[in-house]
Amino acid sequence: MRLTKKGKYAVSAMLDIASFEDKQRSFVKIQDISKRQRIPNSYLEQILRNLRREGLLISVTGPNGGYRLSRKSKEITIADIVMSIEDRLDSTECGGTADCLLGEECLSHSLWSQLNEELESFLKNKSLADVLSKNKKTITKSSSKENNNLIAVG
Amino acid sequence: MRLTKKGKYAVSAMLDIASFEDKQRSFVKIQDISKRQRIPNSYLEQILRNLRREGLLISVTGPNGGYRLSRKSKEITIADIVMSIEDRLDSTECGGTADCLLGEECLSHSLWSQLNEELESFLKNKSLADVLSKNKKTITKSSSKENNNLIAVG
DNA sequence: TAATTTCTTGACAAATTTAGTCAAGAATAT
DNA sequence: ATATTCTTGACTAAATTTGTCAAGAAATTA
Repeated sequence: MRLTKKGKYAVSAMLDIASFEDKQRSFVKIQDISKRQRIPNSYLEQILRNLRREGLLISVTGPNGGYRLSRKSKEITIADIVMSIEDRLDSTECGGTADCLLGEECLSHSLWSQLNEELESFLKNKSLADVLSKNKKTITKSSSKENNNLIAVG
Repeated sequence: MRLTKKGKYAVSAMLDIASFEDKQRSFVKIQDISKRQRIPNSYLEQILRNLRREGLLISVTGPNGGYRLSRKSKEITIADIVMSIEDRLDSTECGGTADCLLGEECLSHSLWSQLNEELESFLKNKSLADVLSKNKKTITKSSSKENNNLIAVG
């Protein structure tokens, strides 16, 4: 299981673009996103490329060009984004077929399947709009608690 | 976010050991686990070493030696295991402190925090015993559905 | 048309992580 | 003593992630 920096960058970039949704006909430039979200410019190119290919973004070249969402921010889920980017979904042995141990189902198979479902439904139920609106409310300089996350997301 | 093969191996090994819980005073050998779960022997050594250090296993050297659980299988959670093994919890930028963008909280921060919590509570609520008992019931040659998992766990 | 802006593409390279190996040693039982 | 089994640390290879770069194409404006 794996959710990398690349995936996180993708989500940040999409949120950035989504936050300009209201401004009609305005396109957001790679450079600007790169600066605001602190994502290496050329890496970001690569990432937006994927998101465009998957139909999540629309792009226009030339002056005043850039990117904007292909659908409303309410209609793009975090799962959509992550799935576009993280192609390395590492489904070796157990991957869905349940024949992990040469035909036998390994002891932990159903555990991982459930975990997958859990994650999937979580990410499918969050739209860009959801995340943005939650953000506006939570400016409470949130908990500076210890970082003892089980699985942290850089 | 990252849950690697190593972590998966660890869980499989623990489940294997747990399945011998009833047999009093019996210790499970690395070699046997390695064969049954198809985990490279020397890699497994390294993994069990960690699990022992974290107090999840008890070991005995010499003939008839091996490993057994330090607590009842009901009292060891999958989270315990994963946390012992996956030290690479990759908490770079955002890691808990919420100052991802040089002091500012990045747009996706709360999203990832929530995801962490979600995963964590899932894994904390599953004991080895839980997984084993579920396994006994579900010998229904489970769904051979497509592998379109969002985040697969090899 | 020329110049400028901005995305597009593919190939490449460095850094990091994961996965796995090995050999020498220590502990225990018979 | 000897055989068995864990213990340790250091090492290596493969894979993945994280980038970089340069040449090009499309659109706008003058």
